[in-house]
Amino acid sequence: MPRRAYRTAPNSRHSSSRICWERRWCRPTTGPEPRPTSPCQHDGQSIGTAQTAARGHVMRLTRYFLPVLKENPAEAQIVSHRYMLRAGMIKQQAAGIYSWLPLGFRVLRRIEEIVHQEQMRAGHIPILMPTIQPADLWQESGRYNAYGPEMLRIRDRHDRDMLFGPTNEEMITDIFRAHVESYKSLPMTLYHIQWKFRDEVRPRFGVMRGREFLMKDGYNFDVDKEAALHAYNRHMVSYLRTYERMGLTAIPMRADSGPIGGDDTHEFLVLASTGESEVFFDSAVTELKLGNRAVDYDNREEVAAVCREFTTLYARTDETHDAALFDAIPEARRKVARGIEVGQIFYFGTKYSDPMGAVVVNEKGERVPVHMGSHGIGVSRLLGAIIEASHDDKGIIWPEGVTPFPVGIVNLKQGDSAADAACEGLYAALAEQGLEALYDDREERAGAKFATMDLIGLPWRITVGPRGLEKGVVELTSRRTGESEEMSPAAAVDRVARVYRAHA
RNA sequence: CGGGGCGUAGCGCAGUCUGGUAGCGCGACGGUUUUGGGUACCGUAGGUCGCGAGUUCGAAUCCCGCCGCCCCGACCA
Repeated sequence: MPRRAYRTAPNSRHSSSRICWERRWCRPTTGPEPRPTSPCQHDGQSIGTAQTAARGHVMRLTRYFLPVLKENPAEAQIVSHRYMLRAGMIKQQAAGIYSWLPLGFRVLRRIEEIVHQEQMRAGHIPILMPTIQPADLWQESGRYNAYGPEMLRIRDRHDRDMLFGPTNEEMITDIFRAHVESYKSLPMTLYHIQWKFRDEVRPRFGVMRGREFLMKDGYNFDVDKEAALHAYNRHMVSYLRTYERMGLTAIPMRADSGPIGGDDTHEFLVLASTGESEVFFDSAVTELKLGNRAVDYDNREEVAAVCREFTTLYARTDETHDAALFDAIPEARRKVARGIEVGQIFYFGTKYSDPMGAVVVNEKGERVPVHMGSHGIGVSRLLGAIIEASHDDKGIIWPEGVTPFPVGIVNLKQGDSAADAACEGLYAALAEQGLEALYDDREERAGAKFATMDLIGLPWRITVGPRGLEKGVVELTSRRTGESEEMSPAAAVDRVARVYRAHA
């Protein structure tokens, strides 16, 4: 597959004043082109969504594949798992292994896209390593025997030992040592978003703890510890921005190093009652926001200052909890809760570069092992975490940043020529704004359509019916607040477009 | 890996104890009706009862073996 320029960098043409809701399809993907019959037109000035509509690719529910369930599947215990099954986002194929159906796939791709954008904004370089790895590399690092039955070991037809990768430190180190010789090539951070496999004894909670999972993992290579710690800080800031764009408050917490080992590590936790970790924190930490502030990722002091801002207040998991420090927090701000881990960053120095011979020549002409760290974001797990953090008793409430469709159109009287025409008009007008709506054109009663929209959680709904059209109005409803407002179709389009401009 | 539970139609379940030609609700499909928060009625389709081997005239049901899935704990992104 030829390498195309990556088109979704934050400052590319896609970030013009118009919103290209389909730009998620515009980049090289990790698999086959999702829609090979309609090649992406979005690689330049021509924002393609309106053309998509003109080509007849209207997202009509009657032509889509959205197998929603009215009842809760028995196997799902937690709310995110239940809603992902009920909203037709995933289908379980084996314990901890899922197929991604269209709605779930769209969100997965959207989350992936945000991760890519923020990584590249920080200057990190995307690559793609394989899912299957030779065992040799792991024997070299000494982890082949150290890793337990969690690692899925495979033997190929030539009786060679292979494995389905649970992580990629060895492989990235191998790539690095093959091609990089000098400190002049540094700093360098390579990352990829790829499927991993860990043969958990007991997978559960749907995609929150599957065996197969999609993860972004990145690895920095630096000439000394100071430079590597800047890479660590840079990752922390990029992660803060990544999670905020997904509508999450993810708190960096000092953590144990765990099996990857190393000196410094923080986990990012999303607060949710179903979280696997107990967390202790100063409630003021949840008020911190990175927002849209400009951070120069090459400026060590500026990046470090942001990290200090976000890590000075007390916030720790039970592994590193210090009761004395915790008790020093004013009582009103002392919080104990549960959290879902959605990412982790490590600095581990020369742990892999030393045994595997990843060395560069420094300014003094000495051969020194590079200082490394690794940095992960649980991409598939994030869907579960976002739903845990954003739902009500009717269904999911997607944050605008990750929603599968920006807006839904509900036609209350299918077959009524005025209502049908108004819906088509709204769809086209939204497409003009780069917004791909989901149009519920089923022959269903209002209640059924509303219930489906509430379940799948699109943040905005435009309701069109003969009664309103007589007065020249449609209804715009916020999923989050439940508030509805009547306005002209043009005003509704304008309002929704303005909301999404902030998330472009 | 210890402990517990469950596999019967797409989903949720009854039937198993006490063996006798497989049921209910939802969903799907076709109609009638209805139409601003899962409308009502009529009809239709859909199941090797997880798999294998036994006992029996006869097994979803009893016996043996296996597989899968879920929950609690330990473990983990």
